[in-house]
Amino acid sequence: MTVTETTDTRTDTCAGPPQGDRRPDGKDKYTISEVAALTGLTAHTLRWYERIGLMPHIDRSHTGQRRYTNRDLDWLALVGKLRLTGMPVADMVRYAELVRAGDHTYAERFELLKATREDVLSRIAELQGTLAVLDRKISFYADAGRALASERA
Amino acid sequence: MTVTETTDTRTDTCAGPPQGDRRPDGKDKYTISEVAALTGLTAHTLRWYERIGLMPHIDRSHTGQRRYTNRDLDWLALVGKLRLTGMPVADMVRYAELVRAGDHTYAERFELLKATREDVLSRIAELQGTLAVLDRKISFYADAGRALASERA
DNA sequence: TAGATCCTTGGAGTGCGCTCCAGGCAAGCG
DNA sequence: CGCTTGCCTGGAGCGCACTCCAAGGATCTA
Repeated sequence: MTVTETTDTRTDTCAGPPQGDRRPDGKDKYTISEVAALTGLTAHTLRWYERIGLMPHIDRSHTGQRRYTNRDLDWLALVGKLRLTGMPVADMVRYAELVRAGDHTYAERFELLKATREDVLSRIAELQGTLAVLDRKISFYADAGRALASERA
Repeated sequence: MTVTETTDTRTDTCAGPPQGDRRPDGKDKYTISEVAALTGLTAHTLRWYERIGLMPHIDRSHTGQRRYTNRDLDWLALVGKLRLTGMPVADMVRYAELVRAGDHTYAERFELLKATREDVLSRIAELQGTLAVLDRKISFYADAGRALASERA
């Protein structure tokens, strides 16, 4: 059995700013600059991702130019999400290697994802702690502003 | 009027792991290595923070060694929180400069904090989006694991 | 066919946030 | 007294994640 994993971003119920994935549909071949425009990464970075092993094999045109597929864009979308969590690139490369290695790495990928999930949860908690600190400071300054205003009155 | 801003960490209702601020109370003079132990920063980093203007003036002993006060620790606690948000050190230096400049920078500090707050909120939203992606992948792998298991059965 | 634009490569360079080093001073201890 | 430990300084070095360069080939528009 081979279960093909595709991050089908069309079913993404991703909250937040809708900067998501405006791909001309029906298309499945993109030049590097098109991918750069779609992902917000530079062409340099895309080539660099490939060099360090973060990308699967990318198709080439008959003259050797890269032709990215929708699946490559799906992968880049996942990489983008992981990047937001602060995951080091080396760890993402590790995950990419597991995917390339085949089905027998499912368990390891599963563990890696769960660990990442825990990581994200604790980052969220950290940020909420910071938010509390900021809110206290903000109300301090709001009060101070009012005190200064009444002094001027 | 001068309103003295002190981040009174004793009233911090900061959620999360209780790694917070175990200061021997009654004390108000700390060597650099004590501060390193309390904050988790290295002595190198503490001196570097000072060099780049991220710290207020730090007292010195009669032989020229740094003596940090509880207020310095409060400041470092705030810096630590801001660091967690991914705020660039340069921006924190900017905030430190505003604090040093005096009361007339209240409005600007207020704006800076509010902007930071918005930033933190959007980072939390980003992370929650990522969490959703991770959860979908994790359940994909959980299902795949079950499929593989039943195949073996 | 000319010229502009886009793509290719390996390797060098950049900015950030530390991190460490060398060389030296000061205090505590047997 | 010598030894260890802790601290001081300016400046160099490091790891990460890009970011760019030079030189050349491919493709498109007029």
